[in-house]
Amino acid sequence: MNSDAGPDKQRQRAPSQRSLQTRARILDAAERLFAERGFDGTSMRDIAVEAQVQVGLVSHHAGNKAALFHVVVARRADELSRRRLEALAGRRAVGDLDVPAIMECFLLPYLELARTGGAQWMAYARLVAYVSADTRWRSLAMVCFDPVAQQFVDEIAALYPRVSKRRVSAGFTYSVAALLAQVTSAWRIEALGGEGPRLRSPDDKVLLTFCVAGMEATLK
Amino acid sequence: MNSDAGPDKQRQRAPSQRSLQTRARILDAAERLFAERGFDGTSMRDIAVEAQVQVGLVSHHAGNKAALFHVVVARRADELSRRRLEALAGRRAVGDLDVPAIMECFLLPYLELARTGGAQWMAYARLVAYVSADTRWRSLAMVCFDPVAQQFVDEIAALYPRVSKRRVSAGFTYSVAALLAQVTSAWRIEALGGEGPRLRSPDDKVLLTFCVAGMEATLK
DNA sequence: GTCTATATGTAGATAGAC
DNA sequence: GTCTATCTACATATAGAC
Repeated sequence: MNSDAGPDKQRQRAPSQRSLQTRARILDAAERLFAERGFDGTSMRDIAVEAQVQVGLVSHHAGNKAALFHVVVARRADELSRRRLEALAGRRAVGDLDVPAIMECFLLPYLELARTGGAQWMAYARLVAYVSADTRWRSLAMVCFDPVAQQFVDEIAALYPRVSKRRVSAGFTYSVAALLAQVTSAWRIEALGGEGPRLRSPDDKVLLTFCVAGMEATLK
Repeated sequence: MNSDAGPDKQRQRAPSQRSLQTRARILDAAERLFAERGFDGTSMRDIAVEAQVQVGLVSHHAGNKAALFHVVVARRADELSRRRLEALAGRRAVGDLDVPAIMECFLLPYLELARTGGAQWMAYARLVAYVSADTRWRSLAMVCFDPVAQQFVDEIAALYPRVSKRRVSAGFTYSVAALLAQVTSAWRIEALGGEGPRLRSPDDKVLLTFCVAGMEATLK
């Protein structure tokens, strides 16, 4: 009967460790499936099965499907934004904020997470690609990605005050697309590249070279 | 009243003008909706409503949903491939096949169609983005897009025999991603670009500059 | 919090009348 | 070829027992 022994429990509180684990399992499962099959290709039942919980629990913990998608996308976007802005602040402190440095601060954090952060960070590129391609998620993209992107665009634009900011914005958007392609279309790079898998410098460096050169040419 | 006057009609033949129109309307409607909402976000019923035909007719003319998607994607891919290869052949005939020229032959045909070919050609970029992001359509992408892409990669690789083909393939894949972003993320370029919509040179030229410079840097 | 059961709607595909 | 009607399966969401 809800004995009040122990620390005072407020009503509605005490998420309980099990509850938190369930919620985490649901979020992780949803993330995997959304990244793999997109929003419409994933059912709440799929998520429940993947998370090994009952169907009703998904609704209970997440509210509804759209809210779940939102949480899944935002969770990693926040972490990624934090790292990017930290990198930028670090470089600014040292004082060398040229275009290559700024592009590195944006591109490298994700590339590193995709390489060493586990399968979910790699799959996240696909999730972002879904969000970017679908007009219905535009507002979600604007909330999750654009504020940080704007800071980077502004940073570069400040270095080139005589260049139209729209050119900077274009070059930056192309770079983001290339970054996503690096992960989501790795199979295609390999397929078109033929022959040997050996590549002197790691692929990440190739991407950086491409984006920096493209951006610098765009600024001329 | 379908009088049989005219050329001999074989059994099973004679698609009849009305039938052809119906089929075309279904394909067009499917194309619009697939591009807008993706494969899973579009139902056969949605397509029937958009095409202003009965639900059963969609199945009748298209077979099933996946086959319909396949046809929709391949239809424009073929047309686009034709134009790209024509452009390449034209340049080869003149004899100036450097990297900028090759990239132009790949990028410009679609940019021109997106600008002047009607709303459906613009929407096609979104459709291709869907296909590229979704692993389930990988084989479709390989059939529709990769053969021509391979020719372009080979063309560039032939100019730089000492450069790993995988670098060429990477630069090319980034360029394709940037091309798609030019169309599907135009809103973002504008949002991040702020201020005035005036841009001295058309956006298409910016994209070309970006991709050519990126590719050339990748080849060094 | 968790689970069972179910309400309500829609999915893709097809059978058969015209 | 076209259209109506329907089959079967699965969707999201919720109500109520434990």
